[in-house]
Amino acid sequence: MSSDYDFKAIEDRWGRFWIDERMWSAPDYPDPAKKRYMVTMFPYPSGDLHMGHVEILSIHDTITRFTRMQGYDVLSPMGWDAFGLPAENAAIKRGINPKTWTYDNIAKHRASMERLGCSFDWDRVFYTCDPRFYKWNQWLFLRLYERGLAYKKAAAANWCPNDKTVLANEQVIAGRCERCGAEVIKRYLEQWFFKITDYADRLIDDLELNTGWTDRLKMLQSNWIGRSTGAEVEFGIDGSDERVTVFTTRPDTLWGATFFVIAPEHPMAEKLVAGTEHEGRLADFRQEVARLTDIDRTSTERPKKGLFLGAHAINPVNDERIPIWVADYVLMDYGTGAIMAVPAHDQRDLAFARANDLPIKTVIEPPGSGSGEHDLHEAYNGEGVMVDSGPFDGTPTDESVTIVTDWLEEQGRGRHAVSFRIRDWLISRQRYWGTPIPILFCDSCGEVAVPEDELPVVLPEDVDFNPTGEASPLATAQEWVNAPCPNCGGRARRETDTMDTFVDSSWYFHRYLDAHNDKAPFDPDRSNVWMPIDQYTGGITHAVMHLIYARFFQKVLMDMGMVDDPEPFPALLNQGHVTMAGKKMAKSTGNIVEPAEAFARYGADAARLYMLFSGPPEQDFDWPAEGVTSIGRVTYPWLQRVWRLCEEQRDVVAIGPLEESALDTALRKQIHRTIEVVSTDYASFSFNTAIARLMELVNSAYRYRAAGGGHPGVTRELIEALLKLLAPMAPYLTEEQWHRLGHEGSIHLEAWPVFDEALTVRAEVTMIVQVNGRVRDTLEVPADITEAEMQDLALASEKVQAHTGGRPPDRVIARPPKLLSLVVHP
RNA sequence: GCCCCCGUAUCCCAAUCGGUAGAGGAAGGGCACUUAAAAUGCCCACAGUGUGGGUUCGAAUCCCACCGGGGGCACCA
Repeated sequence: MSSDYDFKAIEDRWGRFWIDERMWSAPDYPDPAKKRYMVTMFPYPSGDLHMGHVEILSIHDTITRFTRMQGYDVLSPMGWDAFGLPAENAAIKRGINPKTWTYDNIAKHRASMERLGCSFDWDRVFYTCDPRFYKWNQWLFLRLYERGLAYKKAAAANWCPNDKTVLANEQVIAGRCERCGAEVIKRYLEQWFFKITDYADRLIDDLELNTGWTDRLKMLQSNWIGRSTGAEVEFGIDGSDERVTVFTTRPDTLWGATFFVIAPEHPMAEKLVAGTEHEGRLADFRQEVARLTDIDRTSTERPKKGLFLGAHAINPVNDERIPIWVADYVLMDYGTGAIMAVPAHDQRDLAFARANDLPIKTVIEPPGSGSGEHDLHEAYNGEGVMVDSGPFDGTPTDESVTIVTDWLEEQGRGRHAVSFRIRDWLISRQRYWGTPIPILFCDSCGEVAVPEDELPVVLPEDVDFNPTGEASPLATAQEWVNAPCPNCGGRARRETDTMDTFVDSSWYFHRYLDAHNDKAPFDPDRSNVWMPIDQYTGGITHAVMHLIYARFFQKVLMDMGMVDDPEPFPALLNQGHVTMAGKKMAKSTGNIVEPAEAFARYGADAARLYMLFSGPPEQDFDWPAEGVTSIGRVTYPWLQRVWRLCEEQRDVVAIGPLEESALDTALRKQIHRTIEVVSTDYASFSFNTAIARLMELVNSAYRYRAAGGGHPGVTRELIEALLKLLAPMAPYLTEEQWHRLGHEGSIHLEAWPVFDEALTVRAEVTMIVQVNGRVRDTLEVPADITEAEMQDLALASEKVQAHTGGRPPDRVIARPPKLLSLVVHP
């Protein structure tokens, strides 16, 4: 008896079964040779899932199930990145407790994930807002603090006036808040930092260990870290014992320095003008610069502004006196905050020199040009030889940097140096819903770490979520804030900032491996057996945020002896976004489609398949204007077609083998070719083409039947292969049909099908004959044809002769067995 | 301003090494079944690969320029 495709009943039955049987539970200590740790970036629970999540989860779960069927010990965990601003905003706007709001959303997320058929090991689930998790954020913070990698300093920080918190550099996109898009302003505040700059070299050098990353992503990170090598050079101040150090990548242009520029915020600026007529002007200038947003300050149209400070620096290479200026184009937080200006060989210095009538002196001669003065239209920053540079005249650029720097070192005037674009990671947030920073400020002892046995510092409940000014909401929890000093027992106040939520995501993948540990964040033995992550999936949005921070943490953990691997995720698939009308689908913009309707109308398998069929995973996918209906036009009807095929053929399948006809053999060949191709499609994440191949196979199966085919053995082989090949993408339908075939166990624990090579090789192929580059004939030939046979066949062809005019070819290019190209000069 | 990716049929997308431009799907047309329709099954058509050059026996694929779309970086000394 055949029945209809009742996806709802099937999903209920098998969804329950998989969970009851704990089918996806992974061992704590897998066989190291067979382990596969598959992780997808854990989500922030801002409501229900949307189709963007559905795509990510479908891709991840499909890879996971495919890997499992290949016989590996697979671990695919899930948790929630549950701290963050939206929970707090809900509290402010609607008076809902952030914890209630968050846990409600997690419940929705989890229900949708289970309905989608995700094969997660739920035994390991955690929420980062749970004190049992964030206790270990605090513990790790203290370890970093002990190692000098966590420190507090006053600095000009990026302040989002809308979210009322500071942001890390990585969270500022083109001068705007990465979350809300508000224009970021600078505020001078005391903030906590992690010293990621100490790891800058290793973060660049170890990129090459990530063999499963795209070059594009590696380049994004490498650019963000921005290593440049050069020299630090010390300049004296005329009439003073003070020195100012500059960083330059071109110490070979030192002789061309005609002025000296320091950042307006540079402490030396104040010293130089103290008590002079320039003092007031500097103060005015600083205010003017401070008023600028980063967007204004970095605008290329805006002319560079500066101010002469009335003082002079002494160039250490020739003792020349050059004027000291402050200018807005020199940044306090890059290099040393001071530069030597070489207008002949730096475009910015040239523009500034022109605007302020400062001298220009050429010291690098481009190859092939005569000596003498040049009409400078633009600065020359290419290679050449040094001129007007004292003892170094004639030195070519490829060696000059090293030679000059070595010489500076001998003279004690400079040294080799490396400078990075990346800044230390600012982790303080003036928000409530995050991990409290475990530090106290004691009236007599100063900054004191919370002792380990007092962790966790639990978030207080009684707070004003919407405080005025720039203080954290935690400052309003008076009872919580005041605590005794662990050192002296005197009065102390707690740190009221919380941690950036990227701290949580920097190490969460270790926690899955030991999720219930209450003595440590994780046991190194447990972590090391599963780590590193064999396949990580997630959006490219995190290229310079999560993916850099987590690599930094991994290296710190390695230095602490807690992990063995220098890189946490050497293989990474960056899937594209689901967009609507070109804009990324995201809760924050209200631009979302939830999966509930798709599940209700077409079922989870159809929804999964639809997302996988939409194109290559790396590519963005624009959600169709007609909405979920398109699932009902594409993958849902096809699943019904698969279902009918299985139902209608089940009786045939039960009978024993008969003799195989040519029709049967042809189908068997296609089955095995499909196994071959679909397997490689899965391995290269080409799910859209894998589905197309399976559609082809199903089309052939229907034609086979229409042509009178019905061999029981072949039919069974067809259906079992089809179900197995489809199982990772459509887990429910395949499980149901697998059992309907009479199997006891789950199809998802079956071995991946193997193709028979004897059936995939082709005996005959189509040979193309080209004459002067144009196809003139096609012939069916044996696959093992020789070049000579090809040529004989081709020359015997009337169609070919019509184009060669019977003349012997001047040239023959043979690519057996498929192509023969003849060249005949007219 | 600099760098990277992408432009294939009406649409979404395929096309190992450069080797017959088309696998799959949508929409479209037709046939069968039906009193009719839906559903189902079968069949059909459609582009010469954004534009212009170049290399090659042969280019969607490699090179150059331009156009269009997307992304990254943007005073980094």
